[in-house]
Amino acid sequence: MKFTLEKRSASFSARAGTIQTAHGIIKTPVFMPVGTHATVKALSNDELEAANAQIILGNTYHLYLRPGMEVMQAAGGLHKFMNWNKPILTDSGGFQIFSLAHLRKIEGDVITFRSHIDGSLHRFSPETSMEIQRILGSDIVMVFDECTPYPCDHEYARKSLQTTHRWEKSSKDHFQSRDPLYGHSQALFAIVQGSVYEDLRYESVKYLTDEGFDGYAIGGLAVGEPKDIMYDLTQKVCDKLPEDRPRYLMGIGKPEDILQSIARGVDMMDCVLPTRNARNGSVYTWDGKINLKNHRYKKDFTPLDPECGCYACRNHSRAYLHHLYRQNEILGMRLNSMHNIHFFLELTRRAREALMEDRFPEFYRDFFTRYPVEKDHSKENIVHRENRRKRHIEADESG
RNA sequence: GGGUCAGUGGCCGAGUGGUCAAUGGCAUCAGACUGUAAAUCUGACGGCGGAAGCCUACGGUGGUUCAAAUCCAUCCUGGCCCA
Repeated sequence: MKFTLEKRSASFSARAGTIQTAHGIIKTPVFMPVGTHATVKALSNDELEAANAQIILGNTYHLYLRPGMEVMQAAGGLHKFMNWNKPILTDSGGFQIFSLAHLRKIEGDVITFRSHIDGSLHRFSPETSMEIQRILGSDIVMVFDECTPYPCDHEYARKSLQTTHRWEKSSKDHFQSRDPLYGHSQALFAIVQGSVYEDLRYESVKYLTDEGFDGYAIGGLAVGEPKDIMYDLTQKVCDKLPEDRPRYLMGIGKPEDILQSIARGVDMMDCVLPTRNARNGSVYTWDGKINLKNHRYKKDFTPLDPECGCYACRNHSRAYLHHLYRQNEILGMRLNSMHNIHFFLELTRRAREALMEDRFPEFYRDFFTRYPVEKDHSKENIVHRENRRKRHIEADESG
């Protein structure tokens, strides 16, 4: 893998570059659609390519459980399995340790996990995660980490960071001790943790850059902390990261977060929001998010976004999409997903274009002049997440 | 004509003397969703009021009772059975 820095904004930390991988070049800044189960939900590869997707994500934990490694190995890796011939980045399963916390037990460097599907016991370690990602054959492999929750006191964050660093070192050692399985090279990215604590974040950057990785991710953000903290830490961490390596802000975000992150020096982002919200009836436009299920769209025969060139906008009206959503028709979810993915990719594409043409500040300003930034729901989201978790547990217990 | 069962808020449906403006579900109206246990979750949902509260409501009417969606009488409407 090779990262080339092509352009730097004069007044922002934003930058444009390219990442050469075994499956092609990625132009950054880039948004990466999430395809947890070897599918970007509701979209075919053709549709992803029509939206100009350059790279997609897969998930170690989920693909390990289903379809399982035997299948993946027999298929010849994730690219062949899903017939996606462009770059793939796989998450290490670290996020699932956080989001499925009640099903796990951490003992030293081994995590005992109960499958959320059938309750079966599994043992995970940095080594396991690397082996799985070798079998998946992703172009970019993520180290195994712990994503700290929020709120999280300094002492917990410090201990968690120690563990995470140890795991990252083991990940690297194990990764380097094995060869790729399918004849193409794989890159390994580290993940900066440290919760909301500046000192820990700096310590993490220092440790990981001393160790040396192909790229650096920022993890553990957008887990419920206030927005200003998230933006501030993104800026501070990016400022300390080496210029000649790609930076990946994990799990971010809303359109405004994506642009704010790019402005702070982030090259790569991913988020489930465009696909999940599409299925739940929310779509994004240059004038803000719209909730398609609202009564006001019942007779709105304009496209979602008149400027958008996606299939849904070229062919259908808000009224039609409103109808499909309310009928719970599967096409509605597909069209909304096509649109949202197109929008997120177009946002990063335009940001890159502006950077290359030395007009990023204008682009940034124009975007925020027009796009109404959503209220910060970070506090409620903690409660929501907790409620949902409880419901899942109750559902498990009742059968 | 006789018998019998039933009529509950926009719909379906629980409740069978007070804790009932009345469980649920659907529909409706909003909101949320950030490395996907997510085609999911949350809230509102008779009227007026900021609230305490007041008013109107469980087919109609009239009763019993301190108190009725719930008991009694009668009428109306519908299902089923018998003639």
